[in-house]
Amino acid sequence: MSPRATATEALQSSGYRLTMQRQLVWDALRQSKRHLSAEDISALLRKRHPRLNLATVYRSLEVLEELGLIKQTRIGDRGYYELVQEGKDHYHLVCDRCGSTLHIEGDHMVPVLHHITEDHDFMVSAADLVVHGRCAKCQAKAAHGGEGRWKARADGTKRAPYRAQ
Amino acid sequence: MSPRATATEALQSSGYRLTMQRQLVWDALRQSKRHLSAEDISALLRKRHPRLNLATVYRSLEVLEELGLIKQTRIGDRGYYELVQEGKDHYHLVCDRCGSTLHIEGDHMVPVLHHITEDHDFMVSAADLVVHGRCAKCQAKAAHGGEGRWKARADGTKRAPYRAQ
DNA sequence: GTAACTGCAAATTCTTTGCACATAT
DNA sequence: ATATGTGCAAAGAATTTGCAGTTAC
Repeated sequence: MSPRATATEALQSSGYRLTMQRQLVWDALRQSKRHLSAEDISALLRKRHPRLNLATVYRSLEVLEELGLIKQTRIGDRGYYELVQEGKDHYHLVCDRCGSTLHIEGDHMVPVLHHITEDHDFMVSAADLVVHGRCAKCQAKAAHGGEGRWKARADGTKRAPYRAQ
Repeated sequence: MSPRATATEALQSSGYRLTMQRQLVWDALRQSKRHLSAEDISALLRKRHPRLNLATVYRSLEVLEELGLIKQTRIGDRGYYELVQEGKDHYHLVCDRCGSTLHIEGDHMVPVLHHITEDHDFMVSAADLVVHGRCAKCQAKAAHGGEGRWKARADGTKRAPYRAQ
């Protein structure tokens, strides 16, 4: 079953309507190599679909998440979305200095989640691991004296480094 | 070295000033068994210190986090803060149905973080694992038909369950 | 004495919602 | 035909910031 079919069928069989907007949001995420924020998606789609509204993006994301097709990771004060891919563990390394994000694949988490389920009678639907620290580049730079620290923000946009006042 | 001394010394030796407000925020977190949001802390402290402002709480948290004394976990759209305790792994199980949060201790993450450091030349300062799913109570209830899904919110306050429209 | 800090109010940023119109089923 | 979904504008919630006055050093 292709991912494309997955979304279409999941929407239809669940009673949700299959709308252009939901398909566009899904496609944007499917075609992206990295996670996207609602604003990212809106910006991408605005090019070809200027009327597609940010609020609709949020509503579409909510539905897709509800269906378990995508998952949200919160980094800093924003949500980032990406496809749920069975058996593919995926987490994030956020550099608190430059704001860059690495996407890491691996199955390290499997035993952790196993324990959680066993020990706590908790039915896991999604695990979200965000690791903060310094990327290789910034470890090097740090030697020369710091130039501040970034708010966690996966795409490094806009927000200025903040100093310790 | 007691936690109390830790904060005092860390603040002083780093060039930050040792203010009443920073000590109060630190004490609030130290005395709490669970994580606290900025608003939680503000509410706690307001009782005895009505002038202590929410913005100051945020600024104090920023400093304490910068010094590595506390760490923030983002759940839903809020940040929650707790002490960093060496060697004590700590993560969160959030029930997406009722909004409750379980705090789990364990060292499951040690090997995961080890791999991260090894494989990616990334200097870890804090790891944040948030697991979403259904708590035991809600698994039982779910059989009788759902009554909606909550936005992740660790203390279950205020926000209404949201339906799939 | 002075740079750092706080309180307060206003601003920002991300996200949600109400409502009139549009559309998938 | 009609329940659902969308666009738009406005509201909400969490967090940040500018500034004048206060305080730790």
